[in-house]
This record gives sequence, C-alpha cells and structure tokens, in this order.
Amino acid sequence: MHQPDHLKSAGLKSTLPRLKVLDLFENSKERHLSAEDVYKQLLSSGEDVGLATVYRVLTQFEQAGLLVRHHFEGGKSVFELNKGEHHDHIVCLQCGHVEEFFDTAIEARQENVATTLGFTIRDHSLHIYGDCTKKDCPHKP
Amino acid sequence: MHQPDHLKSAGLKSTLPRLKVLDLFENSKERHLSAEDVYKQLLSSGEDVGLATVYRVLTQFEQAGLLVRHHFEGGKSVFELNKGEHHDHIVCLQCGHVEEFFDTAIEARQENVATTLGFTIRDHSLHIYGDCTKKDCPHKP
DNA sequence: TATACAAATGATAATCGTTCTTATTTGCAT
DNA sequence: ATGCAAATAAGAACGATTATCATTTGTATA
Repeated sequence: MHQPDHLKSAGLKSTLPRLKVLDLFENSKERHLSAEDVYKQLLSSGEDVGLATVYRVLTQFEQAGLLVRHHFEGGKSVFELNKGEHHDHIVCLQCGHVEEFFDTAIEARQENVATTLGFTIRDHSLHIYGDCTKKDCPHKP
Repeated sequence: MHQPDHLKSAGLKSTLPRLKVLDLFENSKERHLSAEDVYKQLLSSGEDVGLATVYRVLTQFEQAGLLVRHHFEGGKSVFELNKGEHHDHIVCLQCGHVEEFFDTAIEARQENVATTLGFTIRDHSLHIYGDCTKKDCPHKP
C-alpha cells in the first residue's frame, strides 16, 4: 500500500488532503475518478478540502507518477491509480462503466504505424465507446 | 464539391454563415480546424459572423455528418470534413501537425476486444502523440 | 413579386471544468 | 515550543462552450 513515504519520495509533504486523496483512490471501488468526484466524496466523508486543492493535488500526483490522467469525451479529466502497466479503456455510453484492456497486437501496430509515418511515439490514448450488453450495469452515474 | 443541396438534404437552410463555414473547410489547406480557428479566419476574410453561430453551425454539421469532431488533448474540439472513411490520428507534440491513418489490424482487434468484454462498439478514438522526426515540420501553430 | 413566419443569427450572459491569487494555516526541522 | 517555507481554502479569473433572446433572414406561399 501507499505510505506517506510515497509522498515524501516524490518531494511532497505528507499533508492531510494529500493522504485523503490517496486513500480515496485506494479504497474506492471505482477506479476512475474525476476531480469533482474526489471533491464530493471527500466532502461527504466529512473531510473539509477545497476544490482547488483537489485539482492541485491530482495534478501533483500525476506528475509524481502516482496517478494517470485520462481525457475521455465530455470535457472532464479522469484519474486512476498508476498500476505501472499501460492499458486502454472501453467506456459504456449507457452507464459510464469503464473497463480496461491491453492488446499486444494493437500496441505493436501502433508502433508500426508511427514508424511508417516518421513519428516517435510519446504517448497514445485509445478509447472505445459502446454499449455494455451485460444484464446488470452496476455503475449508473 | 458541396452544393447548398448538402445543407438542404440535411434539413438545414442554406444560409450565409453555413455556406461560409463549409467553404472554409473545403478551401483551407489545414484539414483540422477548431471553432476559434474558423471564427478568426472568417473574420479576417471580412465575413461578419458571431462566435456562437460558428459553434452552432459546427455542431449541426457534425450531427448532419458533414464534419467529424475530435477531442484532442488541450481541451478544445477540432473539426474536419467527413471523408466518409474512418481514420485515426497521430499528432506531433512539437509542431501540432496531424496525420491521419487507418490500420485494418487495429480496427479488427478492437472489435475483438469489445466482444470479449461484452460491449457493442459505437465509436472509438485512437490518438497517438509523438514527435514527428521529419526535417521540416511545415505546420508550426 | 410581395409577404409572412418559422428558422437562423449575433450579442451577450451564463455555465462548466479548471487554474490563479492571496491571505491564512500547517508540516516539520530546529 | 517556535519559525518559516510549503500547502491550503475561498473565491476570483479563465478559456471553451452553450443558452438566452431580441432581431434578421431564407423561403414557402399568396
């Protein structure tokens, strides 16, 4: 798990808001949280944080490599704990549920495409949007 | 080329602003334009359009299938003429140049992934970000 | 061709997500 | 305990986009 050390080694003081945010990501059943999500959940847990602080902390955690930021459609950024391994996302347009996947073939072809076009890949984002046909969508937003 | 018919068949009156916007996309050497881009270019061409109209028209054109909207990183939407054929994008982080590509293998694997996870694909977006290693990047933003 | 009316426009206010500012508080080394 | 740099909270500011609404413009009809 994450001790305050994680923060310290990232050059960040281990303050209350930072610990709370980290806690939330580790204990929430929802892997993908927006700044607004984090803010609201902390408030309803009785914590007294400012929205500006949430944004600041999320950005710092991203830069420290603790979180990964995603730009899904809809304008708002979504964060998740950095598991170290890259993966892409498939998002249900009906219930907002997000599943992660990794496909070696796709990754390989991307390298291929980039090389062909004379690019060096720095990053990429693949988002599939669809309908999750499972009987019970557990996550209604 | 696009005649006013295109608008009419989309259920849109062929008004001056709409024709101008369509013209711009057909005659601009830059395929990918943001709302702000369109607005500024029309103004500097002596046209007198409102920014709100540009946004409205772009959205209508997207819904009518004349344009395709992309959400690249950076917060703003970018539009391009709908060529009918799907393609993905690779964006140069240095100069902002956008290249289009289509890879059958990637498309096929996506279907595969979605099926495996119990999804029906509605849409997807694959953006590769990198450095375009060509000697002269022609498009400096 | 004149006209009438719904549809479209332009100016501006409002909204949304996010960042900035600043006075106050807090972690932590002394 | 104490001091001070770093972090915070509140709210202003911001950029992109959308909504409002009075005015204008296509276009179908007389």
